[in-house]
Amino acid sequence: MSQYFSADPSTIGARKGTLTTRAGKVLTPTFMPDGTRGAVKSLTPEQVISTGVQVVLANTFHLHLQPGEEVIHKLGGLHKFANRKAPILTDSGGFQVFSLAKIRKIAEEGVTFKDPRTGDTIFLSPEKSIQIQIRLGADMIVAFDDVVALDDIGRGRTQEAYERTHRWLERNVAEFKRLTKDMKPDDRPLLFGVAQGGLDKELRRRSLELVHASGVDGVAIGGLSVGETRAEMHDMLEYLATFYDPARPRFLLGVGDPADLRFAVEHGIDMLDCVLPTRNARHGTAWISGDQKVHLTNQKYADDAGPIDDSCDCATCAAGYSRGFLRHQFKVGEPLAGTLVSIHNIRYLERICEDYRNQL
RNA sequence: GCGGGGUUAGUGAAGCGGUCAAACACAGCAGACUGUAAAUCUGCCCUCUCCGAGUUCGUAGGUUCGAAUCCUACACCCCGCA
Repeated sequence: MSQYFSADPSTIGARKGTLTTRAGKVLTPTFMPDGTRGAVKSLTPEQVISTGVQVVLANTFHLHLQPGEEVIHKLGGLHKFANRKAPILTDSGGFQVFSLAKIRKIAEEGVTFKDPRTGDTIFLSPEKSIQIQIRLGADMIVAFDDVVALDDIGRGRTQEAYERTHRWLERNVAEFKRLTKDMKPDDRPLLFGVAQGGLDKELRRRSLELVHASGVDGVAIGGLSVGETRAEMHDMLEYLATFYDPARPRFLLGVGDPADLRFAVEHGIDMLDCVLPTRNARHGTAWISGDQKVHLTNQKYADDAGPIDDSCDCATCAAGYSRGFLRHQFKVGEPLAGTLVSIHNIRYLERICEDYRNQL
């Protein structure tokens, strides 16, 4: 068992574990909200902590563009910069290969992006991404991979993306070793390698083997929730469940719908991140008991005095903010509404994870 | 009182003889968002028995094959001069 992770010996199904990072221990399974630009949108770090969150993500691509890793380094590193002492994980920028597909060009060396804001040319490669992530000062970092959509068009590129992801994985690992060789084991960040392979089970299984063989600290599952159906995603998660290395943490990238999160945890996933709780919140939708979705902007809530969810212990529900109040704040465009519902939605996912940890 | 301008769907505002149930914006209603170019985007938004039909563009007449668009009268609003 790794010095950084311990979990139940069970290899299939939900499991409880402890991940040890240089910024503290993380109990798994755990949901990690995305703070892409250094902050979970609309929330203070204190509000994030109030939801039970243990790890917050930040994004390499976005922070590299603005304000730049040198500025953040100068300001004391990501923790000081973002006013967060607890663990921070940075994503590599690989997802932007997918989400910014219209303004990027992939080559073997790396990916060239056009900054959507300034038009500047941005270059990201495995080496560059690792350098930025380490410079930022994240406690857990992710290998730079090649992400394809799983819509009808993207599926044709699965094999190519799989192959490139693994050629790049070696470069990610080499650069990581180079930059961390002088760090003490307790002081170095943890590296997650990413498994790809689209909806091809053979590729997925081999991808997982390659990630395991690369010696990384954790295994990330990428390339899901990018256009495939829910059934296809679940099928793949179910398939992969038997092939994970029991000694390493498994991080499912980008999944955060409550039903999907449950399914993932029940199939051996330890960590998940997603923009859904905060984005949905800003757009006026909240999850309530039973994984139901509530559109708080609906007219029927205009005079509803009740909280978002009677059985919720989040700060928003506990304080008694009514659906009628929240609907009004949404209708008048007051950002407070998005903040209050973000707290609720993140808490909703954290509570699911806590329940699993308490049951196991 | 005289001269000029105006009156369009919930609001603002295009249209100025046919392709107009009428651009566009806002408001309203519903929905979508899964490693955040997302406080964004999509649909609906006169009525109905809603793949079609029926009533609209201050009111009432008129011209025309055909009018929100032209003419006449009236009503109301705005600006000048009295």
